[in-house]
Amino acid sequence: MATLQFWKPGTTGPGSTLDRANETDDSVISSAPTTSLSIQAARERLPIHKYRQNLLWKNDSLGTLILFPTGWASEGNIIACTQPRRVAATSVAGRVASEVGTIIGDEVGYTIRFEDVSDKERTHILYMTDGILFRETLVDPLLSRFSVIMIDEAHERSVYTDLLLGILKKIRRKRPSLRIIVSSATLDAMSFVDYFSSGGLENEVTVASLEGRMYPVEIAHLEQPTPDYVKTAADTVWNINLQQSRGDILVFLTGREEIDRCLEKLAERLPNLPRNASPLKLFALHAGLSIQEQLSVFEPAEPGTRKVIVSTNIAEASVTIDGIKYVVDSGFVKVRTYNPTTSLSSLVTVPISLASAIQRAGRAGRTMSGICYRLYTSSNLKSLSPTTQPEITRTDLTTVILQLKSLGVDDLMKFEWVTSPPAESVLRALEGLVASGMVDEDGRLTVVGEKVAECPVEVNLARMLFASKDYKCGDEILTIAAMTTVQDVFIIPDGSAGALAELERRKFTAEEGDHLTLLNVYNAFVRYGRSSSWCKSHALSFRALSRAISIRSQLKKYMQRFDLPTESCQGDAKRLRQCLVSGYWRNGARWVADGTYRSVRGNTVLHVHPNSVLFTRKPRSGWVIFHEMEETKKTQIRILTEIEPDWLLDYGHKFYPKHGGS
DNA sequence: GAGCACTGC
Repeated sequence: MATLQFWKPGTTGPGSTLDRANETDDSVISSAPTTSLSIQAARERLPIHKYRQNLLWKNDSLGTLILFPTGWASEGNIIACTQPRRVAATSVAGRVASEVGTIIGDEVGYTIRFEDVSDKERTHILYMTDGILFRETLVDPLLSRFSVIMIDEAHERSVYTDLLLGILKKIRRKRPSLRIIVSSATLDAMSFVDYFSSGGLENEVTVASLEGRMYPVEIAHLEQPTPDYVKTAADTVWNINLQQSRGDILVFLTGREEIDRCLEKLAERLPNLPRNASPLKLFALHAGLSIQEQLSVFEPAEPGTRKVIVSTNIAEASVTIDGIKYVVDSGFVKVRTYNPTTSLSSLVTVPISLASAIQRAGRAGRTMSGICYRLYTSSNLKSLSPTTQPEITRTDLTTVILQLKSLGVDDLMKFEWVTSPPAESVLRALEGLVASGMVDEDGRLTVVGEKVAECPVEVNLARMLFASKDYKCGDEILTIAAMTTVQDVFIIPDGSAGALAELERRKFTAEEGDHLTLLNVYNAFVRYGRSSSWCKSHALSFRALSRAISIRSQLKKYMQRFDLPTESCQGDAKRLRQCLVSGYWRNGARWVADGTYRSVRGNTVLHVHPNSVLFTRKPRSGWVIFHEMEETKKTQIRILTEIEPDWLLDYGHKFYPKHGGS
């Protein structure tokens, strides 16, 4: 077994202890506090914090900032507090309700998609996801029912956080009475200060940067970089178990494959564990697992044993596990990036940001003091970028721009982005919106564009919902739209269980392709009583299918609002496929003899994703449309349906001749 | 012939 050379925790080697003051700008960020921050402390550390007598800041025991309003909400106005994730919105609302001494949904409530636990008359503090608040701006552009808006976890820089900040800056000019509070946990608090200052809003917007309660965490870096961090992670876990006192271990790797490999290495060694060492209980943690599998991670380890949780980034912010004393950080993460030139998105493994490194280390100090082993050197640490690139700079902007236009932001170059997306992404999205009839040649929203902007699915799918009126297949298109929106409907485990799952999947196969196969799965799920055991026996994800049910019913309400019929096509698959083409006509592809496809736009070589029912089969017509295209080792297309090529012409003439077919 | 970080409306 390799001997790993770490700088010993607690010694004074370079980067040997978690010294936040060295890693961050301590004029903005507090050093790791072990007691609750007082108002005074917050004021001292925040350059433009504006303190109001009638507002009390409190840092609760779980480290989340809680606002206790005593004046601002008294005129019947509401304080909104946004969170990037649904679980955070609901759980923080619950804690605040109990601190205030009311039941949830009364004075304190929350609103997330599919769930509104608030009272129109009585709720004064409303927790919501940032996506929900952004959507509300489409209906009420000045957000007039709110007197205070607090954007929490702003450092995560989700697309909706960035959009909200931009909109709030605009609203603030028209509604000077609106109080805005931006709460950010890490290094870039200063960038929010700069952002609002540049519009003359300094001293009017509060930027708060508060750390949660944390125990000290010692940091150890590798002395030499490792060529194989998966193996090094396994070695490190092994050494911790032999050398360090009791306490569970959390390992950060980038994806399922690495996690399985690391766990295999550890499992192989378990028989050689010395008799006096603690037995290890091994767990994987990633989003692809079932709910039960994820929950098993939270069960306390049996006395005398040690839990090892090998996880993706899900454990960095979304999931919190108590009892972790040791963190092993690979220093890498997978991020989605988008290339506007090729319209392709891809997942790439990149070094984490400094903010992530600090966040991961902090996972060792939530319930006791701990140690973080970084599988990179302290000089590697210095080369990390301070924060993760905001999502808005690396995503397809089609929906974003449609929604901004609906808000009256016609000149996208004049919109005050916190961070501007690449101009090419903006142009590519605009081009797509013009081609699909959402935006006219002058850049203004069309009538259908107005309606589609309100629809909570991507533009292609919304177009299909509208077209379903002509093809008389609203019922089926609703289901297909919901099913393509949820991911991971089919559970394909590793090894022999995977082959069995494959067989189960074939039972739902439709000749015409994946869209109709998904329709079959949904209908069977409903027919068999939406049962989770039925899902399990057919290798389907109960979570994904339940979500599809919710999305479908939300979309159905939307269709009814716009007088779109939801009649069934009565098994007429041809009509249904023609309707699909109305949404996907830009995603056409032609089969070629080696089993790959060529895109109609650009003639790119496309490979069918192995999950497709057309993976092994040539479509009879030789032509397909596909739901999405992604760059992996190759360019892959997912969710295919066979079509007749002349169906493309009904739409293509609007686009191809004019733009030279590129 | 082979794969999937994480959210959100």
